[in-house]
Formats: sequence, structure tokens, C-alpha cells
Amino acid sequence: MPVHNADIADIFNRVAEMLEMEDANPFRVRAYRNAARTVGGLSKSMADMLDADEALTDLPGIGKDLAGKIQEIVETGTLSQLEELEQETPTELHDVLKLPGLGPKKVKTLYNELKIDSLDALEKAAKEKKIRDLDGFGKKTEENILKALKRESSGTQRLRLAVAEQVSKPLVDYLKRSKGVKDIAIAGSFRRRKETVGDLDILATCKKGSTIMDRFVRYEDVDTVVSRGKTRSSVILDSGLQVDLRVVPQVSYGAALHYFTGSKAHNIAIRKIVQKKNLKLNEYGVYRGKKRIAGKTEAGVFKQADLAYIEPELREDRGEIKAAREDTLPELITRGDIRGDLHAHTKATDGKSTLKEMAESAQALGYEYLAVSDHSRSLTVAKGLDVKRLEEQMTEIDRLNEKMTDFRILKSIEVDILEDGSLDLPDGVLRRLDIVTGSVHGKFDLSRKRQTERVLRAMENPHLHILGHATGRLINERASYDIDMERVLEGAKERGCFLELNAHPQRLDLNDIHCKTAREAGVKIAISTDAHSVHELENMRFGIGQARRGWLEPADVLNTRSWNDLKKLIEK
DNA sequence: GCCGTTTTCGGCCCGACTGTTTTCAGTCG
Repeated sequence: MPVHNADIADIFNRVAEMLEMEDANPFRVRAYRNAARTVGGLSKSMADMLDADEALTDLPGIGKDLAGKIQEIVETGTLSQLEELEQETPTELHDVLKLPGLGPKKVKTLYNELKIDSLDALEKAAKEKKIRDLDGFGKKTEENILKALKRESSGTQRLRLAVAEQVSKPLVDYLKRSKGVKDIAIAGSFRRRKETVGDLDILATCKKGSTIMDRFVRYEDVDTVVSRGKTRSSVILDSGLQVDLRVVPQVSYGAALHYFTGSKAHNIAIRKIVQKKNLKLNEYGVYRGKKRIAGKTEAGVFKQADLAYIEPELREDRGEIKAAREDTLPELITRGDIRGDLHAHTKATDGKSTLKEMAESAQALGYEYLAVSDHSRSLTVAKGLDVKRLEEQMTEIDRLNEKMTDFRILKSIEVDILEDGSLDLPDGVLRRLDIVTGSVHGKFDLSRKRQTERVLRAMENPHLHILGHATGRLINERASYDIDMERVLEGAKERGCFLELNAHPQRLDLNDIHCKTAREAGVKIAISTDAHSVHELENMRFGIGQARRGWLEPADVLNTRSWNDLKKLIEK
């Protein structure tokens, strides 16, 4: 069983947690967290790097010690250091530590004084009013613990970006109507277009005497006010989503926007650079001594760090700072670059809209083409098309195309990739289509080896152009199937195939790191909505966000091209 | 534990808010 980067990152994060409770040097703890982030965010697998004898110490934040530990994990699947730490401290403390308001210090006290090593034990002690007497604790802390436990049990997880959009829009509109508000923006992972968001960070500037903070905590969907201050307040909405509002002076808007957009790792890296120039950066601006020399705009902040402007989606400390310094940042793709959608369904299978409606909506979005790629026959739950029904659809497409001007419906299919890697429809009909996407819709539980070989074999079919939603995950609902994405990308490159970035907000499959790896490997990506109704065609924005997080430029993406250019590109 | 043309030792990002405290530790972002 090969060790994945995510496993290594997980182990390092656990070590960091354990060390934190042991009161270890906080910078040592941070070193493990940094390493976890570096490894987890890397497209290349540690196992492969070791195989190729590449020096792990070249990676940022990985020194001799951690390189050795990575090697140990890759070779044995575990880390002896973590096992020893877990001998001393129960692993269940992890759950307690995750509770908002409880950090390593408090968790350690709870464990040492009251032997609290689980959420159940914590709840029992809190209900028996034993916690309030501990040093550094009190009545209020005990109540807050019970509240946090209650929220925890009601199950809060990171919200998908699309859901966060729905929740935030009415709230932001409401805040905009507050007296004296000037600027208002959502920062945080929402602005970085991360696929899920843990909380919403709203930033505002206002005139003196604004009532925005009062209005904020009085918003009708507020369940709990976590904190309430002059410049910062936090609430939890009925939906379980935490929302933070920060108010800063207008001269600080850019610095604050940068600060609250994050990511944390990016901010730390930028601060270090600024610090080296004997300047100080905080959410109010860039300072030389007490004098503010920048902060009104984000661009001004970057300028003080001698960096080109870095788009929010890139701010993950995954190489964007080096690229900004060297002026080699990608010219990220925008929604306006997209000239068509290469994956959509109709009523013929499991879609909700007709062929004509889909085509007209796509044209209304400014597209030049839409590939209608319904399901194939083996996907019976979706009324998948057999040869005869597909041929009927092709005839209908010809008829509609004759009537449409400056727009073309492409004949297509989302053909099932069967268990043995063969395609669900014969070559004879696939050959007559404009473009073919192939997807896995069943047998998710094959071994990594067999799943990978299945997909590689499918890509060998000369009629398959695009591999659809390559990992099969559904965000917050279903994990990816086990597949070796590096081999898939190599295979795609060798076979002249392309990969889909499925823009459905529940899929966003490929993820950001896969997109970046694909770009580096020279495999082009189709950003497709997989729309099952006319409305879902608008999900393109989520795909664009993910693509930007994956450093994609217009040239890396298939559907930034006219159909004529695209046709030439996909010919094998 | 990492890192370095100011350093191989001594640094390591910075501020708001809460709750428990009599001046600040802990937590969070």
C-alpha cells in the first residue's frame, strides 16, 4: 500500500498536536505544521521523489530531520515518534482539541486534573460543574464548553463554496444597508475560491458612528454571538456557519483585505519579506516605524514587498511568492476566456432541460458551442443512451444546428468506462461524434492499481478525448476512488488525452493541486459544467475558480479555443 | 525543527477579543 502525501501530512499534523499539548517549543510545532502543509500541497508524491533519489531537503520547511521522518513514513507507513507520543497521550484528545475555545493548554489541564480524554468525559465533567474550579477556567468557560459541545453534535462541517455563496449574499446585502458603510467585501477562503469554506470573513470600512456592528449581531439568522468588539465580531448563524465581521479605517482597506484573505501561510511568508526590509505589516498597513507607508490597496502592500500583485486564488504559499518576485506569475484564466462548454446533459437522460433549451442558454451565456454529452447505455438509472437513441439525438442536433447562427451544438457523449477499461459504446458510433468524454460511474472500490489501469486502458481508445471527473469524489459526501493521478496524467500525456475539470460545485474534480500538476505535465484541461439543467450552465464560475487555484492560463484550457482550433487540437 | 551575503546560533507574524485575572494567558484567525 503506497503512502500518499496526504498520509504524511496527517501524521505531521498529529505530531504537532501532540507536541503542542506537551508544551513543546511552539516553533518546533510550527515546523511540523509547515511540513504537513508543504507535503500535502505538493503535486509530486514523496514516495516517487525518494524513488528518484531527489533531495527532500530542497523542499521549503523540510530539513534533515523531517526528510528522514518522511522516509520512515514512506518505508514503514508509520512514524515511531508519533507512536511514542501516543503512548503518553491518548489519541482521543484530538477530538477535544478540535472544539472551538479549547486549545492545547486548556486540553492539557483538563486531562491532567480531571482525566478528561474524550468529548463524553468533557460533557460529563461540565454538566457536573467540575470544570469551573480549575485554574484558568471559570463558570463562563464551562458554559461555553457545553455550548460548543452542543454545536459539535449538531454536526458542522465546511460548507461547499456554492452553499456559502447562497448564505452570504443576503447577509452582505443586509450589511450594505447599514448606516455609513463604504466598502464591503468577503475575504478569507471564500475570496480565494476554495472549494469549501469553514467560515465567512467579511471586511468593511465605514464612516464614524456607523451602526454596522450592531446590525451584524442583530441579523435575523444569527444563532449565537461568539464575540462582539469595536472592530471585530463573530457570530454563528442558524446554519452553523461562523461569520466574522472586521471593520477597519478606509486607509487600511487594502492591507486588511490582504490580511483577511489569507491564506495564513501566505500572510506569514509576506510578513517575513516585509520584515526583512525593516518594515512591519499588519492588517492596518505597512509601517516604517510608526509611519504608514502603504495599506489603502492590496497592490500597495505587494509593492512594498517588491512583489507583483498576486491573485487571491494563488495565495496558498505554493510558489506564488517566488513567482511574483521573479515576475513569472501565470496570467490566470477568467470566465471571459471561456468560449464553450464541453459537458452537458439533456432530458434524453437525467437532465432537466431539452436539447434546444440547453443550446439557447449556452448561446445566451456568450458561448460559441455546447457539447451535449448525455450518459451511455450502461448507466440505466440515468436512462443512458444506446446507439439508436444517440443516433436520434445526433439527427436532432443536425436539425437544430441548421437553424442556429454563430453557434454549434457538438455531438458528444459521456461514455461509461466499464470495469475492464473498455467503453460502453462501440467505436463505430463514437467515431461519428465531435468530442467524447469518458467517465467512471461504478465499481468505485477497485484497488488503486486496477482503477488506474482501467482508466489508462480507456484512454487508449483513440475515440476518447477527455477523461471526465477523474477521481469521482463528491465534496463532503464521497471520497475519491483510489487512483494514481500521476500515472493518469502521464498516461493522458502519452495518449494525447485531456482531463476534465468538472465545475459542478459538489465535484470540482480535478482539485486545485491536480490542475497544477496537469499544467506542469503539459496536459490540457477542459473546464466543463456537467450541467443537468440550463441553470447549471452557470456553474462555470466554480470551475474557473478552481482552475485559477491550479494556476491555469487560457492556453492550458481546451474550451478557451474556437471550435475550429479545438477540433485540430483533439485530432489524434 | 528550520533557516541564513548582516547570522551555523538565535531568531522564528501580528493583533483582537474573552475570561479570568489584577496585568495577562489562551485562543483564534
